Formats: sequence, C-alpha cells, structure tokens
Amino acid sequence: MALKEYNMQLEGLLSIFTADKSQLKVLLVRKTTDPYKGYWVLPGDMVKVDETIEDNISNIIYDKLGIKSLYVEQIHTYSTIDRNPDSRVVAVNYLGLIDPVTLLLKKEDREIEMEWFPINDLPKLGYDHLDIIEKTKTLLGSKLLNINYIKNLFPADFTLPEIEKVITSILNLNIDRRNFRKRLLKLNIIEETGEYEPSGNGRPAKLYRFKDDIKDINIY
Amino acid sequence: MALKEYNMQLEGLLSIFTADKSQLKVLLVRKTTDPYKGYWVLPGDMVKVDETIEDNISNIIYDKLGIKSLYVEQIHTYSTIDRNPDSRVVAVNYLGLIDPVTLLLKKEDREIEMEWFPINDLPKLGYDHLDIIEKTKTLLGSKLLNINYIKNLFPADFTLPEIEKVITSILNLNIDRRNFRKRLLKLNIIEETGEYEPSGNGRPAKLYRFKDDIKDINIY
DNA sequence: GCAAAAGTGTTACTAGTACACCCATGC
DNA sequence: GCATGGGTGTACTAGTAACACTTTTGC
Repeated sequence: MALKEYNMQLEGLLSIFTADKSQLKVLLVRKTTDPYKGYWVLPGDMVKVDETIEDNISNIIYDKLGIKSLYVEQIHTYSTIDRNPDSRVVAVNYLGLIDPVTLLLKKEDREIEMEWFPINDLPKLGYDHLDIIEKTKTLLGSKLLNINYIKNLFPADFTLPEIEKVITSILNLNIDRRNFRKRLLKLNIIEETGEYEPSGNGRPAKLYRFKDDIKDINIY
Repeated sequence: MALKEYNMQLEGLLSIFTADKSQLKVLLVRKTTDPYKGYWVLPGDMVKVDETIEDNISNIIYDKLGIKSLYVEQIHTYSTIDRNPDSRVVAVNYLGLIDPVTLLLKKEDREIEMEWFPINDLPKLGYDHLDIIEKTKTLLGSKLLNINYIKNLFPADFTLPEIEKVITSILNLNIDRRNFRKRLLKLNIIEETGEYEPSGNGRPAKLYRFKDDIKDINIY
C-alpha cells in the first residue's frame, strides 16, 4: 500500500488566538523562503510518519511559545489538490486559545519573525491560510458563547466589558451591558478579585476571576 | 519534500446514518481480507494524490449506495500511529445523513456484504472504528437539535413521535410529548400531508412533511 | 372491551428584553 | 467641570415546564 499514487504529506497548522484586552488576535509567522516569501502564514509543520498530528501541534506550540500544554482542538482538514504549489500537502488545522498571562511565558529572541495580529486587521497571507483563519474565526464565534472557551481566554483578572466586547465584536452583535452583566453574574461562576483595572479613561472596571469548578454552560 | 519520513496515506471514512422509523442506524461493510477479516468496518477508501477527500467520499457514496449527492460533513481526522497495522494511514471521518426514501434508490447485488446496524446494537468492529462511531454519534446528538439535520433524516412522511424518539434516545433525554409537538408546530416549518402512518398498534399517527424554506433553527 | 400508542390545553414559573441614570476616574 | 467609560434596578414580555385525560386503532 506504499504505492506512489497514494503517497502524500500531512501538515499541522495552528490557529492560535489570544485576547489582548478587548481585541482578539491570531499568531502569524513570516515566511522567509519561496513560495510566498515575505508573506505571513499560520505556524505549521510537516507531520512525521512516527508522530501523531497532536504531537506535531504540541511541538509547534513549544517551539513558538515555549509552552508545554495549552488548550487545542482539531477543527478541519484541508485537501484541495493545489493548495501547496510544491507538492501534495493536506493540512489539519487546530484551534488554540491562550490567555494573556500565560502568554508572557513565551520565549523571545527567535530567529523567525512572528506577531499577533488583530483578527479584523490581517496582513497579506500565504497559501489558503486566509480562508482557514476566516473559517476558524467564524467557528470560534459560536464557541465563545460557552463558558469554558471564554475561560481559556480570560481565566482571571478580566473585566466584564472586556469579555462583552470580544463576544459582541466576533459575533457582530449588540448586547445590553446590564443584561450581559446580570447573565454572567447569575451563573455564579465568577467572583470579584477586589482589584480594579488600572484605569485608562473613565471609571475603573472591577477585575474578576472564574471560579474553579465550571460546568459546561452556554451563555446564549 | 518527498522524503520518506513524511510520506503517509490518507483514507476517507464515511459514517452514514439513517432513521429507520424511530431507530438510528449506521452503515457498515464486512471485511473479507486480513487484517480484521470478517469484522465489520465503516465504508472507506484510500485517497489518491489527485483527488480531494471530498471526491473520495463522494466516490464511496456512489459505490456503496448508487447516489450521486448526499449531505455530508467532515467531522474529525484520526492519526494514531498504529491505528492501521499495515502502514501509516491517517483517517478523515465524514458524517453522512440519508433519509429512508432516498435510501430505496440504493444499488443491490453487490459483491461486498453491507448492512445497516442500530447504533445501540453494533457488531464487532475492526480498527478504531468503534471509537470513531461513538464520537460521531455523540456529535450527531447535538446536531440533531437543529432542524436542518433533522430534515436530512426525515424530509417527508414522518410522524412526530418518530422524530421525538430519535432525539430522546440519542440524547438520553425525556421530553414531554405535548411540549415537543407544540414546539415543532409553533416553528411553522412542517405541515400535515393528510395521510396517516400505516398502523401498528394503537392510534395511527399523522404524517408530516417539512416545508420548503427552512431557516437554521435549533429546537432546543 | 382492552391494550397500545397518538392527540390535545391550561397554568405556573422562569428567563429574556428593554430601558435611563448615577459613579469614579483623568485631564 | 467635563469627557469617558463602568456600574446598577425595574417592569414587561415571551418562553419553558409541568401536568392528565380522551381518541383511534388492532385484536
């Protein structure tokens, strides 16, 4: 069964998102070789015959962020024939979520250029990665109505307006501030830390953290 | 990039479900060669370098059921190293849904043995296909709360108790019959055909069909 | 006539929505 | 003191959940 007509390569791609205050961002790296030299792409790597795709994704995370464990979830596999001009490469896209505090642990001094881009302001992307990000973003929107996903982005020291803005912007939605607060508070899953957001403009917002035992609850 | 350490094979697997009255069933085929000779497995086929996985799945559907188009959706990609004892094969699982009437179009006189099994009464399965079916089944449960998925299984000539039983059994749920009826009828998406279910025991049930323009609505 | 399954309405309760003013801070 | 953004309560509406009896058929 190792016939040439069936041989192909598999690559893991990581669409990792973080919440920088009220803004969702995705991690991209800049390609230094052709094809698509100078373009930005999702972090990725070819899967070896002796590793699973999950191993491969873990290695990408460790290599790019210096973190050993992280919430990830397989999203979709892309098999368009010519998506890679060099050879037949099928891509398996994973969604990752990381909170801003954990993100501070990231390694620096890397040879490769990488950057977090706001999801509504992406640079020129190589391959089919724009399509992949758009689809992942849409899916992320529906997932962010679930408390456990929100918790991955905002485990602690978040403000309610932050969460509200992330959700309303990705879903293109208007939610009444009072009703949103009531909803989250009524679920009895967050608590005040007693601290306040270091003030920008206006009245400082209260900081909250999620409680430990969170059930699988949708907020809408 | 055609190095040996990256070469692998990809297979499409089809988990296709139908509703036989109030019972969900999945299509399996019997293996006639080793490994797992005599075991039942999901229909599947190796992906060629010049076809997409979607092409591959379409071919499986045409080969097994004689149908050219069908609702399918990619679910998950499995890459455990030794899931296939012969070589490194990564599997991409697709969910398919087919209604009983369309199913009557299927080809007969096949060389391969194939059969629809109730999802709660499966035979001995080869490879990791039991895991795959179980995961697909769980996912299908959550999807069947959406009208469009239900419609794929029951486009017309269904009874309300049939739909209710399929949903309550896969979700392991109790729903009040009166409230369930009210909910579906209130959505204004089904209409009576005027006919009745050819009676078994008890009072014959009214037959319904879905209206043409159905929005993307969740019933729960 | 009895067993089996389908059909039907009302009430109480819960959740969702709409809405406007005051508060704490920076400048 | 004014601009900015955050925090708070109430009244109304809609949705959900609980609940028991009657109808039609086969045997």
